[in-house]
Amino acid sequence: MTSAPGSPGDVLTLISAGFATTRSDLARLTGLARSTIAQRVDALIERGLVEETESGESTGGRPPRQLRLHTEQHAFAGVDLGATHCRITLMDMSGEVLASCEDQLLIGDGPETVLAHVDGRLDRLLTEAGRPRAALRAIGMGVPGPVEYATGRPNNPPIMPGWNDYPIPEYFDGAAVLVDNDVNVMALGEQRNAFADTHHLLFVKVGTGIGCGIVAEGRLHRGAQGSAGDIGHIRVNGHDDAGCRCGNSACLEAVAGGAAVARRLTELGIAAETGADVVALVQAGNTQALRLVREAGRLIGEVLASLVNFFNPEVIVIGGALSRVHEHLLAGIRETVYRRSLPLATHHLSIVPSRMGINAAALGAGMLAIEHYLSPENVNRIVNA
Amino acid sequence: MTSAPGSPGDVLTLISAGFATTRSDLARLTGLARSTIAQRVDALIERGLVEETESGESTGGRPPRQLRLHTEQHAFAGVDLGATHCRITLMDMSGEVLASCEDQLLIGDGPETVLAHVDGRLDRLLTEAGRPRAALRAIGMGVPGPVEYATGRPNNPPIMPGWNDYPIPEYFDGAAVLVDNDVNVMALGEQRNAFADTHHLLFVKVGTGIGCGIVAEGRLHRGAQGSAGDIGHIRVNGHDDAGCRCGNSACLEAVAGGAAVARRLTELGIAAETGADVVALVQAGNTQALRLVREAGRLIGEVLASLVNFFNPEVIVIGGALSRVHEHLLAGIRETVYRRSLPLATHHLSIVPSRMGINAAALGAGMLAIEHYLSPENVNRIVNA
DNA sequence: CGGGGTTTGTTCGATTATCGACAGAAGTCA
DNA sequence: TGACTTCTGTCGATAATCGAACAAACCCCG
Repeated sequence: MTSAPGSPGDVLTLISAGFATTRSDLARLTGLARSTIAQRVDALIERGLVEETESGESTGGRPPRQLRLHTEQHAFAGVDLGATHCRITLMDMSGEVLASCEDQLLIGDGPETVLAHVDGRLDRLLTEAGRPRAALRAIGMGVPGPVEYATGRPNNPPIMPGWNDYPIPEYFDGAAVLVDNDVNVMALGEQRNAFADTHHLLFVKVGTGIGCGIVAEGRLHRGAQGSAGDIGHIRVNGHDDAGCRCGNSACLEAVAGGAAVARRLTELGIAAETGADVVALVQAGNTQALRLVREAGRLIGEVLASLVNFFNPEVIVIGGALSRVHEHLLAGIRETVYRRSLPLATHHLSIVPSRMGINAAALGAGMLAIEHYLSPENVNRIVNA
Repeated sequence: MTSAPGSPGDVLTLISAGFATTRSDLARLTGLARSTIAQRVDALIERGLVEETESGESTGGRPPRQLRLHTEQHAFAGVDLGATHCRITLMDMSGEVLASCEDQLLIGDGPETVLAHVDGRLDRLLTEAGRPRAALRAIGMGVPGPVEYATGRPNNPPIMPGWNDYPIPEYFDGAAVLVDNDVNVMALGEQRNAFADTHHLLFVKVGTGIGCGIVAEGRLHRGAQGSAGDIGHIRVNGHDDAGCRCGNSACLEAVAGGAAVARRLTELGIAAETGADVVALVQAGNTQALRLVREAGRLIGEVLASLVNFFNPEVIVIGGALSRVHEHLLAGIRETVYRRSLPLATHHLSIVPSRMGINAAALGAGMLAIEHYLSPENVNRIVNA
């Protein structure tokens, strides 16, 4: 909205963001004449982007006709690809979930296999939601590795054999495809759905590894090479003996990731292999597991304390497999962050468990798709077409 | 430029950014008709924002008339307030320096005294540059403490007694006043003047304390409370004995700041009090001082290694008093960062000494002022007035 | 129940902004 | 020198926007 805050795209942005629900609102917010707004809205309605609902309540005069996104015609998909799973959520333009599915799927099977599976599931979900394939406008996708966002190509992903430089968007016809790192879309999912008026947010995923998605000024920060948020290999104090798969030692995820906690439990004679095992042990009341999770929280907290000073977020959301036992993890994190960060930065800082849970990634990927489609540039293109 | 990339403000942005130097360029870049562009340019010329210079070189036909910012009519000031100094640079609209000055001045004397000094110096510099006071459009100011940028009020600054919550902008009439933390304006000064096509940059100031300015997507990142970049109190490994003025121990600036290095030299029997003393010793070839500076670089490098993984910058600029002996400081920093950060993040990372040196802050503050004045919104306001 | 006041939606001529074609200006090139 | 190219300014045609006027829908109140 640099200069002419009244193009059809800007009008739609005001509606979709909830700033305006009536033509009067739009006229007031944009400064345009009512007649102009009416024409803009008509165009948006004609293109199937906006619909009128029943009249709103009067404020003393004729009640305004409410406007909102037309949610019947279009569909958007959020795809969450993990190492061993695939979750897809089909959404309407307002972000409401129409249908979703979840499958075990090995990302290591390679792009053709995995994307064929996704494509099939998309068809099934669309049928389930009663919308034709052509209604699918955009697909957002989170993948477990670094991605060059502009092109949608994975960038030397360590756990995605066969995917390096694979042009994912080209696999799908007729829909825009946005591909990003899974932690980024999780961050977006939390921010957009649960922390809408938080503009600076960190999402920390504690699973087998540890990663972080960064929302700055309401937008994802991807960094110069798209590798921002890779906090799993930040060094932590006094653990030089812990070797990491990256070749260094004392990496955060080598001492506080799910796999690392499991290994330590095993060393104590308690069988555990994965983060899920650790969660199960904690839930069963195993005190050693509980202690180690809390200790992992402290280590993560040390790193986060640095990042709080540096980045000054309002909210840190903790997600990932280990966050299922978040009371203990959070206790350790909070303890350290509030001790080690500066008061000015921590005064208004909340550290909270994930609210979207297992759905964060698919929802965030879907938001990526919807926001791409509803961007003023794209809307203007649609309206002028 | 969301929708109508052709308002006078957008046109001026294209000119000031150097993307367009002729009417033809503007027509091509904005997609507007040449006649429309001509009218826009006329308006900008009439308002004294743009001027025509001698014809450019022909590309086979009539040579285009070159356009550029009109630099005669306006003036902008960049003010760098430190604990014990005040530097002011008067600039024209293109960022060219018209005049500058430097004085010893104690920030602790309080806002009235200090700002009166600044005001007087502004008058003198304007006279020197041959411009009336009314030509001064905007003032950018960097101060040594946290600031609420939106209001220009210092926020509990530790070394600015009497300044807390003081409304600095209200002191100056007739000019917009933008106040920010000194490290932020230094970062901006480096990025705009020396690293124009670097969109993600960190500026690290190593002086008595240690701070960091963050440029993300070409804009300053200030964080939720405006305290982003406060890396001086990040904990470093194995120095729990080093107490910091903040109350914690093992803070980066308590072990690697100029004061800390000086103290260690004193402990070794070599008299040193400030960062300047350390610099002098290094320049005199004192090997202990040299060793300690390099060691300080390693400690700073440890922190920066984390931040590189997290933020993924393209360039890290090292400035501040200690950077005068930057060979040794940088050697330590580079050594650690390239060892501890991930290859994807370090592959295209440069760690370089400050290019703007002592002028970075005043220049950056001036850029803050100029960019505020040349923002599309403000230019449209001027043109439509 | 039926005016007066208020807010919203619609229509339509007036105004304004933008476009596109044209002509002139100022250079290059053969 | 004349053909060609590129840039600039002019001007009528076209399109977008505005604003006033009116109709519609609701509230309030007598």
